[in-house]
Amino acid sequence: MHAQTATQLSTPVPDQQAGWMEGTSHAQHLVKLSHNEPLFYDGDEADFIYEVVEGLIISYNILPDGRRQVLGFSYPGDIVGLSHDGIHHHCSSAGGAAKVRSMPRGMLMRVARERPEIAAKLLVCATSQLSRVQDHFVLLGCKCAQEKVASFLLELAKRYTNEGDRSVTFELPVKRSDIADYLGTTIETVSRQLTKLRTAGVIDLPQTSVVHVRDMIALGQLAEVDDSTF
Amino acid sequence: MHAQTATQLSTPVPDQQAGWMEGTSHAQHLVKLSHNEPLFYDGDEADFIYEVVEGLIISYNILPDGRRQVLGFSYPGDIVGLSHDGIHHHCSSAGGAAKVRSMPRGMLMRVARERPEIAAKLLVCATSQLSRVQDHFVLLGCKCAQEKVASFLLELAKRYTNEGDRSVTFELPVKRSDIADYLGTTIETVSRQLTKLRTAGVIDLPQTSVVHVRDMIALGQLAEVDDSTF
DNA sequence: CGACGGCTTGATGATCATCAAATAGGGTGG
DNA sequence: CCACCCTATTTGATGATCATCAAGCCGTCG
Repeated sequence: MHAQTATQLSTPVPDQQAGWMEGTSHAQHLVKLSHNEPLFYDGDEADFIYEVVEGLIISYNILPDGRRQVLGFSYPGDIVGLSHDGIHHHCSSAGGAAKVRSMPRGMLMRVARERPEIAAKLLVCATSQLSRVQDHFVLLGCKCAQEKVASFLLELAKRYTNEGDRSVTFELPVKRSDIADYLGTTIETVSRQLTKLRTAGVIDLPQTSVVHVRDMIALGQLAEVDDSTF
Repeated sequence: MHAQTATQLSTPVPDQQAGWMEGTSHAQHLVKLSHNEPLFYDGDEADFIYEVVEGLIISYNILPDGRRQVLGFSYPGDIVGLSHDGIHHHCSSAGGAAKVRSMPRGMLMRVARERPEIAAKLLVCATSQLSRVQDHFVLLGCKCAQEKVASFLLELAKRYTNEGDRSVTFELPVKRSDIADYLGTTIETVSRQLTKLRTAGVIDLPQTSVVHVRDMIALGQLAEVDDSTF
């Protein structure tokens, strides 16, 4: 890794999990998505399972009156589209240009049946999604606006830092509205909390979509994480 | 089963999934739990996976300052304690007297390796938990107090009704504080919303822990579910 | 340059959390 | 069986947080 200047963006820590679906079959297909292009809708038949190859996938649910809850952001290496009953129970679409590797659900299930290690991988995928989901429950149900935004930044920051780093600079991968719908709040509140963090000297905002965390420790405290790594 | 009077409690619709872990091995153990007795804590090694046999298991996370988020309630037939990394990432304890069937995680994984249908069951468990979880995200992130409480009652009511039933009577399996922590609100708000629903004629509260839903349709509308079964 | 979308900032109000007190319910022991 | 106590729940009053409405700003792109 090369020397870092104050404002240089970090690159994400590589994900060892990436690419594991390769080699399971030749029936794969690389799908290119443009910004906001949907991968599937709520209620669609879950004929395919996807691995994010490039870019970002946003999963969300929408209430009849338009309120939206962003369920999560999926990065390269992540699996999207798992379903227990063959029906998708949420929408997923690209948050910018993206590529995904698709795999027929039926075929993957068949492969899983023959190769237990593939089944195990799928199970790990599902259960680790469950784990991450639990932290977000706490965020949505317990935390105040300040803690929500701090937690979100910390979550991102962790993707770019190694243990013990004091500061880091990275780009926000999504718009304010996506952040707001992810945190169960509004764009105005997100904006206000960001400026509050900037004023407090915890972060800098060189550009609207670039965050420089000056004090990871302080950010962790504001996020109210019980994580013992802090 | 005996005849039903107006105020008689319904019994839950039987769960076909129940008991599937039976017969996978002799290494099972039936654990009896008394009220509030913990099954495991956040951070414990996930040496066992459990199937609820009787009673109710409450899973939750707690922030350093005491705030609690109830992740979900597990009923007979449900699986508790799945983990992707061998560590529990939440606490689970009994909400009243309960029995669970425990099974060593390592052994279950070995069995899953030999018998793909068991692996598939586990995968279905995990992914269906993921599905339910998504609806709750919407509840926590988007819905107002009224909608939260209505959604909760509806969720319970569905366990006791068949498609098309107009009314149903059932017992609330948990205290107000558990409901509040599940819905990301407070006991006072839950109480107020319940009386509001009673005043509106949507429900009755013969006892503090017994709910009689008079109008499922109205309840569904108040819950803002996009569910097409209504 | 002008227009547009996204973001910030300000002002106001509603919802809901908090604090406080009264009531109901359930269980125990006399 | 009743009185009592402890906990859970309801109800009320108040205030803080945050959503909403509105306006101005910034960066981008045609």
